[in-house]
Amino acid sequence: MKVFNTLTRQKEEFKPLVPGQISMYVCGPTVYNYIHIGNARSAIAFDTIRRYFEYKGYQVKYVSNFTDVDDKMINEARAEGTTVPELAERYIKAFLEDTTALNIEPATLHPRATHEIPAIIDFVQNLIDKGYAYEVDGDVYYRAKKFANYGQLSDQNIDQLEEGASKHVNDEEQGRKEDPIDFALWKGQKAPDEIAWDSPWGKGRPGWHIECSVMSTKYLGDTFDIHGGGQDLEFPHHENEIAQSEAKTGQKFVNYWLHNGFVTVGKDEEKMSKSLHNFVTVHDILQKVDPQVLRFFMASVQYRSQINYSEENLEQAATILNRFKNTLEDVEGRLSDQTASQADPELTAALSKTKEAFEAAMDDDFNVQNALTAIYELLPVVNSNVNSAASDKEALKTFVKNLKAWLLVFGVDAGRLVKSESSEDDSEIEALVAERTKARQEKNWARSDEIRDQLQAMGIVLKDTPQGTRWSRE
RNA sequence: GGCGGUGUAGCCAAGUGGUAAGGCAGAGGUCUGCAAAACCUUAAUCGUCGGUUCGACUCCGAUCCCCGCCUCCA
Repeated sequence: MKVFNTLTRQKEEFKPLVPGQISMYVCGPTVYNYIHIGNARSAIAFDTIRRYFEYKGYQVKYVSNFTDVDDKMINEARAEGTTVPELAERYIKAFLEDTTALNIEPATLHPRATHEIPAIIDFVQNLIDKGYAYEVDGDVYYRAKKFANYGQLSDQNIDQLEEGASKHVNDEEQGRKEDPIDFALWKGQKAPDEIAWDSPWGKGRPGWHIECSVMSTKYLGDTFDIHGGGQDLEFPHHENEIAQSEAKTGQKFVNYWLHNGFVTVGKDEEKMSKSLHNFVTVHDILQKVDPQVLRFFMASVQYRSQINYSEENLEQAATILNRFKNTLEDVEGRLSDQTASQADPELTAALSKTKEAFEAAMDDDFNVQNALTAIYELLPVVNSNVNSAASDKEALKTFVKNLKAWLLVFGVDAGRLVKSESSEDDSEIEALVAERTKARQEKNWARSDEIRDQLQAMGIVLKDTPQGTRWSRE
């Protein structure tokens, strides 16, 4: 299979370090608020990728961090009159709730910056010892120009970076650095009430970039397969991770860099961000949108493409999920009726063709659009078989099995889709359906329609088929 | 200014040097007592201007629009 590697800006044949196993690290959120749909997009993009690897039979070790200390955390905690650890606890919990609702698999490991302070200090000290870092008044900075390949990931030219940097100089900090493009590995404590840990350079806390280098190499090794994150992290975050990690280990840090596209909002399709005040949290959306719909919508856009978040696009996703639901229900109905099975070579052929097309599409840098197209083209073949006098029950069973596996790659739980859990009013519904069937036999259409309306008001949808009337919940 | 992405029917969205997949919505039809669901039929010459070619949406050049990164950010 092929993946688009940001490092080389082209699709490359994917080969894991260890056959059958994949190590991947994905930058997680800073936990100072509910996650927004941009965070969700990243989590969903890489969860979908992970699930496809698992579909293919790979064993995936998936590490994703929580940034639980940094300026934003400190500011927010201050604003709320609480502590950084309390803030972190609260929003990590919220993160897990939201991602569970979106059917995102928990990471194999969810390390946290504040739980790795000794390892971070060792890492920084190692960089100082090697001459890649220097201490100034309790801060430690990375000497970017010392790292020969600085800028390789984002194709940035160091000289031009300096120009850019000079426009945004944070005067005070810049004064301490040897060079404007140097970045902080360790930040000295600025105020007595600021959260801090003891270090060889005095009290302080880790810089943002260092935690990812430390945690990824600690849990996945000096070199690992895949590192993911949003496009906005390419520079400087990932650039800096490479510089830190490779300077320390002398090994190639990551073989494949994958970056997901943004979520845009509104008619102007602006990037969603806090500073533009147009961000939407998952927590809020899920008050009114079915989590499966949001999940499917975001998973159905290729990870590198931009997603425009809009009501209309969500509705389209909901419509498609509804088609899957209807087909699954109809198939289940046929599988449980008493008619004889009859082989349908066309359906059998379509099934294997779809499987092939689905996998070929996903093997091509996770081309989810083409993978879905393959499934869409299969539906009419299946539905036609379902509607025929004698269906191919063996083939339909295979279809259900395959569809479930395919939908799971997108994070959609087919079982939840058709959720036919029984409830206390089941017997009442059955009775009404039976009464309606009797009324229909007597051609009492008025009564028949009355019952249907009554059921509809209860959220029950009826389907009259040659094999009898079936009902399901909306 | 540097780097990168994007522009295909109302919307979402594939794709290739040889005459534009698929989905949604819309329209028509079939099935149905009527519905629902399903099935069938149905629409674009691919931002603009040049060039290469027997032939380009796909290659080259120019140009325009939009979006992002270069500063915290998924």
